[in-house]
Amino acid sequence: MTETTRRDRSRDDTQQEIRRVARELLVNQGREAVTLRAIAREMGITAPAIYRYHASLEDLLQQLCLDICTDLAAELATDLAAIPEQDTPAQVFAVCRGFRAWALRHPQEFSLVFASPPGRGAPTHDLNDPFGRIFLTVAGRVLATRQLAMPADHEVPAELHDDLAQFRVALFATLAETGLDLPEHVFPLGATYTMLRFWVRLYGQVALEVFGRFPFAVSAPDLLFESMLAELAEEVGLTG
Amino acid sequence: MTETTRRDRSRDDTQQEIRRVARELLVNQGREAVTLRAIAREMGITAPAIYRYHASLEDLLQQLCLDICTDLAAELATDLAAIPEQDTPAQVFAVCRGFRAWALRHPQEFSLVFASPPGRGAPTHDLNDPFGRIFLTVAGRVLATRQLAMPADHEVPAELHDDLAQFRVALFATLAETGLDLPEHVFPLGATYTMLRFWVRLYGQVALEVFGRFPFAVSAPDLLFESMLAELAEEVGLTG
DNA sequence: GTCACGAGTGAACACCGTTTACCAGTCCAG
DNA sequence: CTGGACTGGTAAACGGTGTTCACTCGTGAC
Repeated sequence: MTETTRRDRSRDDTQQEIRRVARELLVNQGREAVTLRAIAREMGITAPAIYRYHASLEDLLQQLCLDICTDLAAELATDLAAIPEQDTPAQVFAVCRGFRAWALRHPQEFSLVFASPPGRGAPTHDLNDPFGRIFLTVAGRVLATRQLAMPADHEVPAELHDDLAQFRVALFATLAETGLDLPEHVFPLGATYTMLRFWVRLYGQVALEVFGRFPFAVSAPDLLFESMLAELAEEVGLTG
Repeated sequence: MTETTRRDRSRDDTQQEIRRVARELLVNQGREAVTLRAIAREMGITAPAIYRYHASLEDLLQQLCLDICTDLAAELATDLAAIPEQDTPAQVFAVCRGFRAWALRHPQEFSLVFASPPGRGAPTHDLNDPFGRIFLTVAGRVLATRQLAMPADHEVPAELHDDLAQFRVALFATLAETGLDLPEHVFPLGATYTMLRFWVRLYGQVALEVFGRFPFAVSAPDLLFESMLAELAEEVGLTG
């Protein structure tokens, strides 16, 4: 049924080469250099040929973005595999550092995926993208194995309870898919609320660094990040 | 001396119209739509004419960023004017809420000024832009009038001391320009460090809301923001 | 052997930023 | 009052872009 004729294989090869060349251009010369004509030039074909494989440049860029996200997720996954399963704090650190490193290496992709006004181009960054899954999986592991510092349910603003509860449902679904079956008690509302706060600070730190919007020139951004990360970890009770 | 001949006035008018039209395009059709030819078209002139007023598109975009910051600052300034000078916590709240409200109302401007990779369009967001001044002025007032919760100098990572010290110098200069003359002791390194952390969280919260990148659908974003703001205020010792 | 199909081509269209040469006024000095 | 300098504008052009369309031409299937 799914036999690949020589024709199909050739098509897949071309498809793959387009993405490879596009990514090469992106990495080496920045997003502005990713141009249909440049890709075609590099491949020894003409620009309109690419339309046999992608509906538009925008389409290609999104595909590229997804490729990169997938690769990052894989990268993080192998990083995580090297960490003892019980050492959940180390896993959190690895994911956070990986996220930052990726963002700095791919500011355009970061910008596209995480800092674009909704309703245009930007793919919906829901929990289903590989990146988000890694994040949530680690969060799940942490909650399953450690007692975190989190506000009691009654301390969480009542108006947010519904949203947080819904988040918890989606979270459970995602975690179940990755094979993690957790008892419900490890996910009080405070846990999701804490995850939210964690994300706000991690995102803020990374975005400000990527966009160069700290209020002053930071000569040691690595250290600033590590400092923030340590503080954040301590605050959610991830240390000790 | 500074008499404006008819010629000068006409020049200023044109200058102003260029910026106005550029901004209109930005707001209505996004950053990609801000092009010299589109601006010229809208104005009934030709594109090269704009080069009499701006060295390049890049240059124009930077000017645009500055205009945007100026407007934001003016908005915040009128908000602040309605608050008693001694009530510095209320001023902080006003600036934070004003920043968020502005960002939600002007996502394109926010995106351009606060969430664009450097090196294209986005100017170095230093302390000299009007928005930064407002922020720092309020911070200065707070530090001058209240005892905040902040880490002692020796608790601030040593590697950041240089950057923070330099920030403090720039901060002093800015505050002096706005007529605030502060004793040096109100600005330990911990103070600038705390300001930095404050900015990270405020920015993260606002950007995530503007870009719709919270990990779940938030049905009551106002309350989420207020919750975050209250927590933040408490954390830096701004309440009570 | 024919025929459909699909990857690739070339020309064309409508844009873009930018440069250049030129033109028509205005202003001012002699 | 007149000639030159300056200034804001134009048209044309260059090299680049995404995209469309009519067209080949080799391949696979019948």
